[in-house]
Amino acid sequence: MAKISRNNLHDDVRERIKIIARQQMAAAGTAGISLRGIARELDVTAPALYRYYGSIDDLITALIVDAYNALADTLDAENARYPAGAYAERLFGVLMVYRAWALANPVDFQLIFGNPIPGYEAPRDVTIPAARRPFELIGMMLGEALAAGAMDYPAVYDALPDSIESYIGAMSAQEGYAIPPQVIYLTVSGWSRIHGLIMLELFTHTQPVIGDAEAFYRFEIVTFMEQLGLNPTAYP
Amino acid sequence: MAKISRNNLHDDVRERIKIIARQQMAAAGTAGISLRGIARELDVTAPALYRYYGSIDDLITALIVDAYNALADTLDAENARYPAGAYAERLFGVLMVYRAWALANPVDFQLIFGNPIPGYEAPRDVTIPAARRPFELIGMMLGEALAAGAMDYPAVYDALPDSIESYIGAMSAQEGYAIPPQVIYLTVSGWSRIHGLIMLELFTHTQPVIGDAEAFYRFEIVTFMEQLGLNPTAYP
DNA sequence: TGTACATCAGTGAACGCGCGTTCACTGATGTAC
DNA sequence: TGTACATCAGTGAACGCGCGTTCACTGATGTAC
Repeated sequence: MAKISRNNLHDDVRERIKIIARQQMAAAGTAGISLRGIARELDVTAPALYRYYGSIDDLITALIVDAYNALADTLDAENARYPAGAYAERLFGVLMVYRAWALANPVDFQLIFGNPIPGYEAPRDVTIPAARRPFELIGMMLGEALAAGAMDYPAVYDALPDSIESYIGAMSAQEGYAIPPQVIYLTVSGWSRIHGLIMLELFTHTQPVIGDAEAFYRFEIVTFMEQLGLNPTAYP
Repeated sequence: MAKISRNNLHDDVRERIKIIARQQMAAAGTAGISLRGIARELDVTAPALYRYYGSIDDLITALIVDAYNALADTLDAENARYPAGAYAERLFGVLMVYRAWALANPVDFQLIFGNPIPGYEAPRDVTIPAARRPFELIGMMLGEALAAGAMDYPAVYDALPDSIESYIGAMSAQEGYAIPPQVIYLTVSGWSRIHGLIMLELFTHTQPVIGDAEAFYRFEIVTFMEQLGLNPTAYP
């Protein structure tokens, strides 16, 4: 009992350190993270933090994994809101929530998808499984919609470049993905599109030209979905 | 004469400072820029640099303006390679060169389109005119292709959201753009797409899933152009 | 052509601040008998 | 229930390094008469 409570305290402090780290990054950029700054905010000396993270790189890794998981959890939660057959509504909802999460958590988004932090090298075996989650969710959604006949097969994808088709095939087999290569391609293609929209919006390149960035994002994904024959009966 | 040569020397050193700054950013990230580091490399004390730039922020601003202009110059040069009527070939070439520039100059690309540098605020009246150039070139190309009847008008754009159409109309009038709002929309839409592709490639998110990132980019823009009825007779 | 003066690049010391990490240690809390 | 011991969070000093900016200055170069 006592041991558990000490462990709980330890985990609590680990969490508090991450929370303060995120606040600091929000103020000074992802590269502005600093152990001493966190220690100051926690009213503790800097060496104390080494009880909780072996180094600042360990802390950054924890923040990155958390960010991927937080994004994936948010998408999963939205996904769970829809009945089994509502392919179009589900996809629309999840893509809208993807953007909303990025705008609500710009630092976490930059941490996983923006400029790398100088001097930091991510331990790929730790970050990659988390990084896969958001991507795989969208891939599964598209794969199920196609399998259920709810989505138009994009004819262009019959003529994918050989180098790409064979790579995806091999990668897909190795990872045990249950969706066809064309759907994986479509997932990366669509993901790139929302990624560009979100990145440009996040760094205020879109707004001066378009005005209403949310309407822009929405119109873009609706157009994209219509091309796939995925038409929600109603948009929220 | 003598005066001019002293001025030339001054400008030379300003250039050398920027070159070293870019090298340092390549090694330590855009946020890793430092006057003292540059001074060390130039074999000069740090205060000497204040003869050339009023502050580190002034230097960053110069680097940003240079980056926008270098990108725009590269696109202009490619643009100039095509005869007047070659709308499809021209667009394809320019979009390919856009990516090539980003990959060849990742630091400059991050500087203008990636995470902002903590503590630095761009003087918008200085950076914005340069920032407009790449965007306006692509907009002009699409506008001319449409005006010449070489491009299919995307029917979806007749139903742009009101908030966007009216904003673009007003912005366009104020800036004196000679292209219709739908073309501006199309430009931002297309720009977002190549931006997402390039950003994800630059930070190695694409390669593990797709394998051949260049073929991916190429296929994406060909598909995009085909939807606009812009079909090059031959791809380089 | 020679001299007095102005211009300006660069120095060196200093200010006041930041950082990650190691180390020997104190002192409180929890554990085992 | 009481005592000896182990665990572990946190301290404070130190190492060795970084940064932007100001300031009074030296000394070379170029200019004007």
